[in-house]
Amino acid sequence: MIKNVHGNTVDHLGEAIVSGRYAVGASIPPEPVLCLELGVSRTVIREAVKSLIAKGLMTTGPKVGSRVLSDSHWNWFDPDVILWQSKAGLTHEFLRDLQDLRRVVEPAAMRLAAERATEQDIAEVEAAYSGMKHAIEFGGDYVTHDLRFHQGLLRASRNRMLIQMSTVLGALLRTSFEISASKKGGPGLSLPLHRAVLNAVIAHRPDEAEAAIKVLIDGARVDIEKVLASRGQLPSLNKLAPNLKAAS
Amino acid sequence: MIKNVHGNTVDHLGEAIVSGRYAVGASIPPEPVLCLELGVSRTVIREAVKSLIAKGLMTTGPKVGSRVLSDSHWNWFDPDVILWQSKAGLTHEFLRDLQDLRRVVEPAAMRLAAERATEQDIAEVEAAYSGMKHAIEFGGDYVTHDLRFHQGLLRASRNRMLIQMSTVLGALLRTSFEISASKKGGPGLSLPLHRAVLNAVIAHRPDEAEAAIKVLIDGARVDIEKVLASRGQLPSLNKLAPNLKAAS
DNA sequence: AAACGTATTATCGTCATACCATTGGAAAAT
DNA sequence: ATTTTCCAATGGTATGACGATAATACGTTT
Repeated sequence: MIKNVHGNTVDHLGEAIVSGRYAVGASIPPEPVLCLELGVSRTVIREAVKSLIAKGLMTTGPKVGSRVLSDSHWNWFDPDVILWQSKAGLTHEFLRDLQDLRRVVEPAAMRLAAERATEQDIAEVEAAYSGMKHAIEFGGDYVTHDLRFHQGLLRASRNRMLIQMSTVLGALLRTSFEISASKKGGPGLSLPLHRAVLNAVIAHRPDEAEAAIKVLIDGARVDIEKVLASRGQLPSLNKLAPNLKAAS
Repeated sequence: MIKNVHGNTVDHLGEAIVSGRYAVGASIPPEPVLCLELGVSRTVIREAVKSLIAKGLMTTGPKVGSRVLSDSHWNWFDPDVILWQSKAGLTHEFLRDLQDLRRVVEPAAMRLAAERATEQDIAEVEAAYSGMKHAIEFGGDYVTHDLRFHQGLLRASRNRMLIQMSTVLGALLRTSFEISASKKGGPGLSLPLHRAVLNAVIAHRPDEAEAAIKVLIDGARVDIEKVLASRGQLPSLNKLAPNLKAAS
């Protein structure tokens, strides 16, 4: 998992910020200090900081140092930010925000997908569905295919902003799966629900597609809320989902 | 409008990419060449490129150079990207995507706002409303207050991801205003519609709030679609909205 | 004593140079 | 024709120097 010096540095600092190791509003150590701590040159530190600034995590200025911005400034649709937050542990707020988002975005996206999906969009989603089915019958990686299923449908909405949400929604889907997998029926029950969504999209029936995805979402919602109510701090997705690809 | 060397360089390159002056998939000039063209040191070029990479506009690699990524990779919720796109001229696709997004997000956000808005949230929106009213009666800057109105309500949804969309939706609101302002009744007609939304939120009536905002959105929708059908290329928002603040 | 202006200084911003690392493509060998 | 080898273009990293800025401390004036 050894990338390059820059990427590692960005990850290191990004994780530290998102996880709260550097408090909001506080200054992170000056550049020379970070050079010693991380064992890299000032060049790398500076370029890493620029990347974090671009993602809305911090600001800098002479004499003032590099200050951590409040999470209302983070770029919550940035894959790296989502990755860092997932690794740091999913907080209640984060899951609640994600849940809101999913209930808003996915139904609407399914409507659009039912109107705009191309042959190729459908083909990709079908492939993902086959993967899910196969994973259930013969064992295998269900989550990956489940994600591809949902991301494929998002992409079929043909809206760049909606598509971009697939990354952040992915974090919720993983959590949702982790929970439902530890239950009785697990994936087996949700498979026909997925099929219903896909069929509605193929048939170009927006209303049906929206209704079908809502059933799916509500199923996940109650599970997650049960967990939200019980546990105080939620687990990191580190072990189960290390297959997140980071940029740069 | 002179910021700093880094910010200027990022803007220059970002605009060039978003406006299509550097074609997608193509390589931008090598670092030494850019140094000469822009008259800055390689340090600045590199840090600027890192910022653009962080926003999903490009990738780099030895020998391969710095390549422009397709717009499906861009961070469409990044304020800078939105700014650059607005300055480059609003394309049909961009406006369509924004329109989809608004119709999805704002109604849902109004529901949440009606449930979660705090006293202070309301106060801010009220202030914005007063500003709008004042601008109509005595003349003045209507758009700014209109934006603050909508952003305030987004913020009242208390959802970080929804809140972040206020930046991108702002681009649509500006366009929408520009069009409606050039018409007969103009802002005067929409003022009571805004009032209705705010009242519903204050009264904690999600259904009413959602219905009210939909009226507002539909009004803007028909206007924009009329323009979308007529003009081929839409104007940049450069002159009317230079008051966008960019990061870094 | 309080308010204001000035100097200090910590820290980031920019520049310049050198060398390393990676990789695509050309050249050479099979 | 295919594979292998090598080279060179380009970004990646390191280092050192100096400029620019703004928070802090200090001194002057009222």
